[in-house]
Amino acid sequence: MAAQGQKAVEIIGGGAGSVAEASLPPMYDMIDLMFFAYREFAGDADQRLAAFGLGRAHHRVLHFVARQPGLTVTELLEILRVTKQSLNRVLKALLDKQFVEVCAGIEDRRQRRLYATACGHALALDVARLQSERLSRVFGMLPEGARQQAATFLLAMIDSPLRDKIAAMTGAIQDRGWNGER
Amino acid sequence: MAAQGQKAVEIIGGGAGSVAEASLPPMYDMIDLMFFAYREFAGDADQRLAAFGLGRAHHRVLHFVARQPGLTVTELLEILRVTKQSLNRVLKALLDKQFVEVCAGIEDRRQRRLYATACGHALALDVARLQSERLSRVFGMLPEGARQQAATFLLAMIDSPLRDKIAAMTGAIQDRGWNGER
DNA sequence: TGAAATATGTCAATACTGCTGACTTAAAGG
DNA sequence: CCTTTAAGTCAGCAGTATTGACATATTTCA
Repeated sequence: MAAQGQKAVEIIGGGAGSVAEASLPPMYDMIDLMFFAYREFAGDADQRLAAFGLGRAHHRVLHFVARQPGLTVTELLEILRVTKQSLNRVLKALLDKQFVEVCAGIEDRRQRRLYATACGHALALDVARLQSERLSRVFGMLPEGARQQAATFLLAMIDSPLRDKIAAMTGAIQDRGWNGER
Repeated sequence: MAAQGQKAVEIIGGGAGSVAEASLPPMYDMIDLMFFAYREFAGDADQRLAAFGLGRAHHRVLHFVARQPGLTVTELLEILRVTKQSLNRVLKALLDKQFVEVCAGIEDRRQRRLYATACGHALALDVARLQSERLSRVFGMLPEGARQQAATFLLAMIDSPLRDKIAAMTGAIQDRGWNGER
């Protein structure tokens, strides 16, 4: 990377357009809140998974395999947006510990379709419940409709066309609150 | 860690209480959305910072130093919840590249108070604007009040007493929409 | 049938971010 | 003077990610 080791003083003059352009004041409150809220949320899972020698990467794999049984490796790579080398290491650990199992594809036998085992489902569900408990506490102290509003906000944070895929997967877009409908 | 290397089959019988307990169905939609939304949001910053050879850890430090000039190292450690060894590596890089500078504390000269340089502020602002643009697009397509609702949701996701500190810092709790007030 | 494309796995090297433990320096404060 | 506190440093380790190169099995197509 060309800019490695570059000093600050060397770059303040260049590219003035992007930095000095007049624009809205940054939403510092939202930026801070996204950081802290996500850390708390993900921390719930980290804690539970660490008891099995599994990290955050293992959790993500287990979560999506449990959610979508029969997922292929390529599909999982697209969802997680990691390289197959990265995926393979964590997937191998999940196979070793028997939280995930594979089955050759029926139509295309090159594919290795992924399934959570009974234990894998149990663990994934356990973590999902822990995270859902936090969400329940949250929506319990918020007004009616807060869950739908939060889902709509989070979905809108995702760029298309990924948004459309996720909307289809989660069923999160429920024809209310979208596009200024009020 | 005692459970390291443990096989799934060895643990399905034990601890049945925590896994088998009857409870609400997990909010899979919210769990998925938190993952994807945060990845998109943080990805904006990653991309911009990578041009300067800086990673996500550097961004977090720069962000909070720019937000709270004169922050001490101890205060920063508490905000980020990392060890001083972890912090020191990224902080040293920011000092080397002259995005951050230090000044001995006036009252307590052991303290090294941290300040963003002009370049540091420019970079922090640049990234904050990029993230704010995403947020603007989001709130532009959502109904009136969506920003306040989102801030309230995110704040509620954080456990007390951290929540109270952050609420004070961001001013995010604006006496509306809290605790079923409707 | 044989070549190309695809799905997957693997080895090696590297980078970033986090951790623990042990030790040091400098300053504050009783 | 002695203890505590704020901060920095060195060494080692772990988890997660990357790129590049190569191997294997299978499908697809000319």
